[in-house]
Amino acid sequence: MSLSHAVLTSLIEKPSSGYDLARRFDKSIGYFWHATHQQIYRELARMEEAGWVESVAAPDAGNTRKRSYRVLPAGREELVRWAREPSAPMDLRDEVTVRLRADAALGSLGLEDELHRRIALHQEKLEHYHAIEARDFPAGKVLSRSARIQHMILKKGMLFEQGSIAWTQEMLAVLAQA
Amino acid sequence: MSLSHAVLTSLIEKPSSGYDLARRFDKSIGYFWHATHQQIYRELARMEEAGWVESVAAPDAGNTRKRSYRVLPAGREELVRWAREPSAPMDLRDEVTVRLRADAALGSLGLEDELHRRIALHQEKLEHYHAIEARDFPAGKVLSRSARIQHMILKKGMLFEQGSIAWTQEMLAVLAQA
DNA sequence: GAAATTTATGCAACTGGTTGCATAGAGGCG
DNA sequence: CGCCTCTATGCAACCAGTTGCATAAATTTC
Repeated sequence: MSLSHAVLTSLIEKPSSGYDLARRFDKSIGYFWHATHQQIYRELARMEEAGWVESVAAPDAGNTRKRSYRVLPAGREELVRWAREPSAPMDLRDEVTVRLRADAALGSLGLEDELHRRIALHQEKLEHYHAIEARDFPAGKVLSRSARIQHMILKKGMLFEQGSIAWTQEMLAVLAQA
Repeated sequence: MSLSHAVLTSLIEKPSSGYDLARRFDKSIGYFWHATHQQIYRELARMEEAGWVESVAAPDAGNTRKRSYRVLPAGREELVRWAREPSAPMDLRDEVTVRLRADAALGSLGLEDELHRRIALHQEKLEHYHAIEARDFPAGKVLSRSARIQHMILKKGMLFEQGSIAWTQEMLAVLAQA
């Protein structure tokens, strides 16, 4: 929901083509908000229609159809308006909890492998976040307001991964009990 | 995604009508996996079609259309099959992170009130979870395997709310810096 | 120079989730 | 009795997200 505003934010940070946006959504932002290229092209078309963004043939387009998008004043106003709106906290919809509930109801299904796999995935992400932190927010460096906020957003991801690892290990201990 | 299996799990725990399921999804389970009555009725119809569940006029139906659903062997087998499948970890798609990113890009938008509101919501949920814990998993009581798993699932919610409160407070401190 | 891969955009179909509305019996209230 | 609320189910329309496919130029590889 409101993918358009996530795209808008990303575009304000840096004017880009749809393709570049899709790649950025696969990296930094996308760790928190995934979107396919299809969704992004659709949103860009809608926002251009609405006058929130405009596009020009990209400077490095050559003979391709590549277009560069940037945010117009109406888009900026819309983003401000939206950002001040109250919003619902995220939900905890994780499939593995339902699987564990099924295990509790049906008897031991052997979900240990899956939990170990999860731990490895969380650890991988955590290391990736640590690498980003070391690169963009090194200890001791004075950071701008914007950078401090970005750093906190990254920390949220790190806290989540750490918490998931600890919880999953405790869950494994429970499953290991006779 | 795979709401059907969440419903199936809930039905194995206790055969119910669509209405009762919808209410349960508004309580215990629903804190982790929300669903509207529409979704639930649709899933029940599909699963009956597929032979995973069967329904009979509910014992307390009187002259109403109320029907009670229970899981058939095919549904139980399907649930076992599904529970053993690997699955993707949840994503962190929280609107407030995007709003904060917009604040970082656009300048101070005054999101403090929203963050305070969030903290209050998290605290409310946390207290609710604590109440459930005190009622269902009192300290010192010997718990069945199933109860220990349910307890861990509840703890996941508690950890998440605690983490969110701590993080949001730290975020407020960052926003308060000149 | 032909073939494969990467960059870049887009259509069409499908699936899942949400919203608004409709129906209808049960039980309480004045 | 007429009205209201709660229980209980469901249709229809819509919106968001996903998947598969198609196109086409640029770049890399053999």
